[in-house]
Amino acid sequence: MNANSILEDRKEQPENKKDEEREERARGATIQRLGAGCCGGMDCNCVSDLLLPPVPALWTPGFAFPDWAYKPESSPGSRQIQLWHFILELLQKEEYQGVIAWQGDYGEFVIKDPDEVARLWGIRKCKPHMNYDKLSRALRYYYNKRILHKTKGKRFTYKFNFSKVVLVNYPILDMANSPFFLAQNHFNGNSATPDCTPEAIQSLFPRLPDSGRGTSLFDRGTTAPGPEGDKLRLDTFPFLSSGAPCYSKPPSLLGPYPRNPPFDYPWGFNPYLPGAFSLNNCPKLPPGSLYPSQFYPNPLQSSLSQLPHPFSSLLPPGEAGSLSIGRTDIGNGLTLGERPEANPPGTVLSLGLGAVGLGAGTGPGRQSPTERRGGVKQDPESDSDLEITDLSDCSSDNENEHEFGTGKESSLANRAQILLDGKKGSALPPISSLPPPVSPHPLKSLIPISPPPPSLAPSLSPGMALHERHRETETLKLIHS
DNA sequence: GCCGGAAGGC
DNA sequence: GCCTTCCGGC
Repeated sequence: MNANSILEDRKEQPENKKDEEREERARGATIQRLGAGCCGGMDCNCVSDLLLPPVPALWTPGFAFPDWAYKPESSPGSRQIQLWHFILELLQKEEYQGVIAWQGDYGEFVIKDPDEVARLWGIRKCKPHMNYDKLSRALRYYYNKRILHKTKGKRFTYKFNFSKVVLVNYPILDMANSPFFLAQNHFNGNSATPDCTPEAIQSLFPRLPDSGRGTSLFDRGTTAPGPEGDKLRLDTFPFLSSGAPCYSKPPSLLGPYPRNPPFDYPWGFNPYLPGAFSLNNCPKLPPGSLYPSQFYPNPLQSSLSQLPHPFSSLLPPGEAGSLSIGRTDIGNGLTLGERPEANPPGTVLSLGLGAVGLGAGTGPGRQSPTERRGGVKQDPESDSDLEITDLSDCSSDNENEHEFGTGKESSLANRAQILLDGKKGSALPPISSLPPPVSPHPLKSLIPISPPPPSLAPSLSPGMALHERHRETETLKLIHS
């Protein structure tokens, strides 16, 4: 920010002061007056420095954005809050329900007061001349990134593509093996989109080593480019190669996670926490949940969904279950079925063009449940092909996967094998070093948690399995050494 | 209202 | 990279 703009901002201060007072009133006494933030400088008098704490999860009940969304490193290319963060922030705050609110389909929201949203955004970004026209331009900027798309025919209505939101904020590689993605890539008829190229996927992980420098996400050195040639490196992802096979859940838009070493659990789920699988620790979805009722857990599948998985917290129960199964298949490739060679034991996980499915859409004939109900396909140009709501079809594509018991056990065995073969396996963090429990997080209510199904074998009971797996991993490592 | 290109700031 | 600003077009 140059001197002129600072001066300009200071000229705007009286107006900003009014904004401050207005927001203060709106926000009540819960504001944390933290100085860091907007405009990146101490000279900035932008009121949003004072108004908007960097850890919004602390300040209101209801839905909050997880901490990781505010970590600077979680905002690729930016050290300031991103607009979509801000939008979500507004959406989760009750006092802005009259300004912006979830409405309609899953992930869809309507800007009820465009000018006010623009004003708030302008305050946050120290852009006093912000207006809806400019804000909407910024929103349109997200179209290409497939974070947002416009709901056509509805004024001021946009829709989040949560799968991309999650992916952008945390690289979740098990998505590559998810039956969801596998079912939608070009291997089963759909053509890969440009977003599925290794380069595109690499671009989603800007904090990771860049392509072409030997430590890329993809190891293309030994094989030709193409579905079988682009190998995703497990060793780039500590949480996949650290010996925590079940913890590769991505951050969802969900609850808290301990930030301290041994390593983070950014997926908002800490398996070590007392009651992580407790029968009594079943948060209830609040009224007006982010997610419609079809996303509520059912007893069987939600017990799978509470296992770490990119989508376990985002999906309707059926999909969460099937995807959890996919997750546990990291490294063994069994989920791939027709491509058993895709994941040879070792530190390289085959991704395959399109496997991650960023752009691997639902393809012709696939519709979200809502669309099916309504009998109306959204505009073909929209990004609806990326919507998680389309996962239901995927679930049905993998109906045989309800026999998760065998698959999971074998996947665990294979996982252990990977740890050995890859010589990468660091032990699970010792129980004694586990982070302290955290207080319940508002967004925890979004995590479909329910007791493990009675039919689960003891070894598959999540709570048991984690400890047993820990021991098993340690044992295998000892044997190997 | 909505779109996307272009230029530019940070 | 992520906007912000401006703009012409639909």
